[in-house]
Amino acid sequence: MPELPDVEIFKRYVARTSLNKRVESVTVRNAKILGKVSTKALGATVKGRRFRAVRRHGKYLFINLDNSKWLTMHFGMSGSLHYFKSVDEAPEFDRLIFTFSDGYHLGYYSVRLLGRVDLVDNATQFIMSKNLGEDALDPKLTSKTFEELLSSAKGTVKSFLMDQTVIGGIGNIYSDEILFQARLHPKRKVSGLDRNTMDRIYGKMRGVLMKAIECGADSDRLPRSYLIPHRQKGDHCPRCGGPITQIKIGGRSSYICTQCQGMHE
DNA sequence: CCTATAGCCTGACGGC
DNA sequence: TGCCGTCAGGCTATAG
Repeated sequence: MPELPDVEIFKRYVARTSLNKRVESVTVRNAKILGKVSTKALGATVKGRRFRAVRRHGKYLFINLDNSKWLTMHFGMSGSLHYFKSVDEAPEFDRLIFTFSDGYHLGYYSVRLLGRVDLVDNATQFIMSKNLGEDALDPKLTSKTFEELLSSAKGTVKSFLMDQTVIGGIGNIYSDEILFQARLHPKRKVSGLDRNTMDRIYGKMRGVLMKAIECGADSDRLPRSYLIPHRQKGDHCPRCGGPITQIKIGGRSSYICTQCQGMHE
């Protein structure tokens, strides 16, 4: 689930539950979810420290410790966070558990082990080193900047929206939603888009992501007019009633309404 | 340099 | 019921 809206909800969750708490211990149940940092080094650096601040950039979550180091979290395809009182409540797939001095815990959940937790000196430097683009909801990403990015890009609109080195935070699900609302076929090439269309994509991008956050990144709470609640074979377009069809782009599934989303505007 | 494709992992689900 | 193939909201390394 973790695209920008989901990670934003995780960020608020950490802020609400775990901020300013002192870490008593760190339990690594499966070291595969660790990046460069070792279990030992993680424990040594985090133990005794407090969670001072939490930030998000694209699909990454950053937790600032009171020794100025940063925890980085990426959730892969199946990650989330859980806060709980008794360790008996820890879900089976919580691969990493922080225990705070008040006895509560924060668990990093990752069924498929595709997510990563790491430790870095500087979050901004980390973002630079990963070559991540501007966060999709950052005010610095204006419609003008967006147009410039779009104008210098190649390939399809879908790959443009999902390219984390161009814009951070949009994945397979939300790119489908944005293109559905902008009435564009995901295989539409970015070259030759007129200014109106570019602005429409930009507006839908912001609108969809903000709405999703407002709904707690819970697909059940999204408006019925959204594609996401209908994103399955055999379902119907909430706008025109036409069939929702699945197509493959670069090995991944895209869901579209062929009646609403033509190749040409 | 770039775009396109396997590979990483495990669990859920549908078809036989 | 049980097995097997396929698929799942992502990223990275590697091939061409």
